[in-house]
Amino acid sequence: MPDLSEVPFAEHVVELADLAKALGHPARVRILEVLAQTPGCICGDIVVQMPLAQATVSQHLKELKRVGLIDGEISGPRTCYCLNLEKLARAREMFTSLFAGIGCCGSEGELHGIDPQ
Amino acid sequence: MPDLSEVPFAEHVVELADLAKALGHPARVRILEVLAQTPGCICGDIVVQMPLAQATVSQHLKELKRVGLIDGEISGPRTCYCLNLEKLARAREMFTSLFAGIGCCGSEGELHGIDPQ
DNA sequence: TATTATAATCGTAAATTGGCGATTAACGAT
DNA sequence: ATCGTTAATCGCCAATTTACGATTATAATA
Repeated sequence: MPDLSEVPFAEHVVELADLAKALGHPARVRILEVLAQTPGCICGDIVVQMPLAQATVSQHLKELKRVGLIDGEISGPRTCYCLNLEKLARAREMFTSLFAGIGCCGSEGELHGIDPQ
Repeated sequence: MPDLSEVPFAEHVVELADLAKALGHPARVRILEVLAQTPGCICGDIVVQMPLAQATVSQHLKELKRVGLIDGEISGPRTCYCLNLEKLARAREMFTSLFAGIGCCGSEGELHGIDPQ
């Protein structure tokens, strides 16, 4: 996670790249799927559905939490994870906006400029 | 790029993660923007719009080419890069499908299962 | 043919990532 | 108070990523 105030790229570019990076590993995409499918979002339930050690899954969860795509709520000895739908919606908008500004009928000018927050 | 035939994740998960990884750096997102804006898609034109050395930009171009989001056509001493709109469309579909399967009104069952190729 | 311009590649260094076992912390339940 | 369960963190290592200068290859052009 580069220092946003220092990098010479536009903020929306950095934000999108950071989200993409978080999605840039099969385990993390899979975790999102599992969380979407599993009502009880206990960490252990995720681990058993994954071909990775508990420590590794925990790392991936941490990364997803870092960008805000999931939330983790400590509940006794266990942690309940769930999708952050607001953040997911924003991520979807940013990707949609990127592809719209890039791939489609030349609406030049502002490319995927989404108003922050 | 993990060996697709060996990894214990579903193919669409691996494919999406790989695309996301390619988008997971500000320079590469920026390159896509530049290519969308610039009619003449010469490599040098990209380099001058980027706060990175030529060698570094070339590496990022290579990564984007690896996943097929851009094409590079050698033309004399220079290389003309352009967006691969088909691949971009597929990428857009995969991301859309991911978010639809995850973030939205419970259409359970197949999550972002896009028929390959 | 020699020169120039362009861009890919090489070599390298620093930082980050991904993986795991082991440990720790936090809590519920004996 | 002790035990067992859960999950975060630590420590470590290998592999990858990112960045750059230098070099090389290619092909126009003088």
